[in-house]
Amino acid sequence: MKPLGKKFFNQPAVDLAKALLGKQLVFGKLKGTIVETEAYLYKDDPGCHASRGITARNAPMFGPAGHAYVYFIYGMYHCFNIVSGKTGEGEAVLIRALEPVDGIPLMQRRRKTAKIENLCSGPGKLTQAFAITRKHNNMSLFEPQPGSGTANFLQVYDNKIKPEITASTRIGLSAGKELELRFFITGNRFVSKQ
DNA sequence: CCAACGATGGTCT
DNA sequence: GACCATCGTTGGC
Repeated sequence: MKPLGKKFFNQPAVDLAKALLGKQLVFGKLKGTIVETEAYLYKDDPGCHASRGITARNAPMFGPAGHAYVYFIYGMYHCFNIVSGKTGEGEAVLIRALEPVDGIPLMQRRRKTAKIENLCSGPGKLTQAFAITRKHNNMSLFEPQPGSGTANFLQVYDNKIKPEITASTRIGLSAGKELELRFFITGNRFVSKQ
């Protein structure tokens, strides 16, 4: 399978959130299938970080699609998003859960558990398992950082899967909680919550 | 099984 | 000073 290019990411957040399901997130020797996502929109979405305009934290959301937006939450965890849409709009897709595929022993060490279902079944868990931090904020997923080669290069690989998708409201929000912008592979046991 | 709660620090008002 | 796109633990049944 091949890494997805710039064009794939350049679609509206809802479309990208659905299109990412079944694709594989690859980071060095680590690989996982994306099974749960959430869309954060540039318009009429009070739950979106970008909804009140550009700030130091959310600036990557206003940048080009296919770049990472990584932020620190609850003093402890990181959340990993992929910027979508058109440059300047301010929208992104939160990666909420992966089904572990390769590099499971390393994930188990980082997560301090042997249970496969508990390695990447939540946004804070998968960033721990993959060691994604603010260092990766604003990095491109479709071309390596100038100078650093393929090290630290997060990529999304195509996968010939057309999963059945279930939609629901997003998790953990106080604003915009009624919008059905969470998507997951129907019945998958690695999603954060049915 | 599940609901409640505390940890912990960056960001924004 | 309040809030937060979370998670592991605790204590109930």
